[in-house]
Amino acid sequence: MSPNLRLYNTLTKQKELFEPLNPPFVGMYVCGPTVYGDAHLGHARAYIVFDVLFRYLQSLGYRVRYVRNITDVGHLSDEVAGEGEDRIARKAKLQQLEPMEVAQRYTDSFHADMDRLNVRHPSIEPRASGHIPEQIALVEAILRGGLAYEANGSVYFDVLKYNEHRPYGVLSGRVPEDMLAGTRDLDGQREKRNPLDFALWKNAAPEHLMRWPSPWGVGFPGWHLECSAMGAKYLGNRFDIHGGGMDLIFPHHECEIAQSQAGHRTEPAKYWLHNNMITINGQKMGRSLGNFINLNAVFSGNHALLQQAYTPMTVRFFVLQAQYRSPLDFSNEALQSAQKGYRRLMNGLRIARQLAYAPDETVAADERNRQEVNALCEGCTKGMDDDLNTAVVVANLFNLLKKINSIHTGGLQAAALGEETFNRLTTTFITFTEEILGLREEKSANPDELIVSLLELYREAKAAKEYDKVDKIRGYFKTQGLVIKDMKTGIDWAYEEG
RNA sequence: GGUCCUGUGGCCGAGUGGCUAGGCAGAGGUCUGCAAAACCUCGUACAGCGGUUCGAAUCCGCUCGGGACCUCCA
Repeated sequence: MSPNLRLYNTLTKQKELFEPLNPPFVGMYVCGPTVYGDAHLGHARAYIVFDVLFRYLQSLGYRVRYVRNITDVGHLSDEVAGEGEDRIARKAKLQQLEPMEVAQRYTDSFHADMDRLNVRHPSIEPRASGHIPEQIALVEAILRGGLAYEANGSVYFDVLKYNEHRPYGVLSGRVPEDMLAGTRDLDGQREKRNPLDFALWKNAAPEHLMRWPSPWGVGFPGWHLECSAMGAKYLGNRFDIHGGGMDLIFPHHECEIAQSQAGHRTEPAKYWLHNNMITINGQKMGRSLGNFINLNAVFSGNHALLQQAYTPMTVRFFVLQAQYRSPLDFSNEALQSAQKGYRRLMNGLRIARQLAYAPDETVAADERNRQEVNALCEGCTKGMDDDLNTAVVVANLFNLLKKINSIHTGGLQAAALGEETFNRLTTTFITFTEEILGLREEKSANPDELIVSLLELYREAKAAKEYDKVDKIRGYFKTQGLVIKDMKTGIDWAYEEG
């Protein structure tokens, strides 16, 4: 376990040393997707970032329980229910899409996208719809504490009353009085005692499709409730890390803190982490703005803003080239450069795996390179420890890659580094690339054996100076997205970076 | 309007008081049948204007630009 991991805590607005409440255990909750649409680039960033945190904590030796929910109690409503005549036109129940059918479909596609992005499965992935009793119990607890009230079958959280004892707005830096000044009148506000109050339980209108019985009538849980209920159920009332996108800070996480405090008598999380948004042409990407790019569009290239398809690992690498709290702007140019960089790294991974240390008494020790390698290895850890600065990690990996390539092509002797440093070089490179950043090879269909035998033919043709044959083999490799590398030390192949 | 973030070389993107980030693109070189790959070298960037300081991209102020949240949102 690293005593040096520092994470930026939105609650305190500074980087803090990470000290789990109950080491070696770590409880981490991340707000999952609302499954009423396909996952887009923004989801990719959030879940890749927290996947890297999950991986890093594990690699440090912590026993992490990672909970990431599925929100499937959205506000799906039957659009035709309100229009009498159309309603009659419906013939059979089976012709209609069940709300759970919609949720299932998008849950499946979300999982498929995450798998392609090599995002590890969370330890528990609870669904809001499967935790209605827990949510009702939490509402009851808050009611008992006098910090909520019932109105027309709905239950609202009493923000001002809560604020008398505990400051509401600690996470987002808001003050209730200031917010009251700028509130607008939205429909459904009549029942609330105060515009800032938010729903814990909502009475279901007739056209609302998802509904459950409750002590207050038939309805559905409020928008923020599920996370409080499920986080507490699986991680305890107080746990280590709560994460999500920056856009969730207010109101979602702010309400969660208030609810949990009211219902569980403690602040839910010690560290609040928030990733920044992905922007397109400098503007936030979002469903409501209509400028979002779904992941399946990215992977297929089927979108007006995309000049080509980009592989899942290209996207992952693109995301990790930036620090998670910085905004990240999408562009074809940026993705294309990420694609090349990613492939370069993968070529290095293959080489690092096949390099073997060869002791050689005649090779003089190269102290300068040895020190450089050690500093670069430390740089990887330091980068991660400094609030998951994956951009710094990637920079260090590329510098390590130069050493690996130099050894591979004969410019640097492994023996000159000494066995210990050499092993550290290859191990660090492989571990950080694969295990921590979670980048893996996207293999082409070619069986490795075919490549090996073709390379043997290439070598023979070359020795015989049959250049027609040589060029032909090279041409074939190119059609497979591969290139042949001629080096003093031998012949090898690599992924074409272009 | 309120709260907050941000502006780095052709592009992306770290750094945040003095010491080469890195990737992509570009230039030159080594290697090579020609290439490719790889390696080496190169750009001397920090929105503008003031200020603090021996010294600022890095701190402070102002100006200009961009963005987020205040409503479901990763």
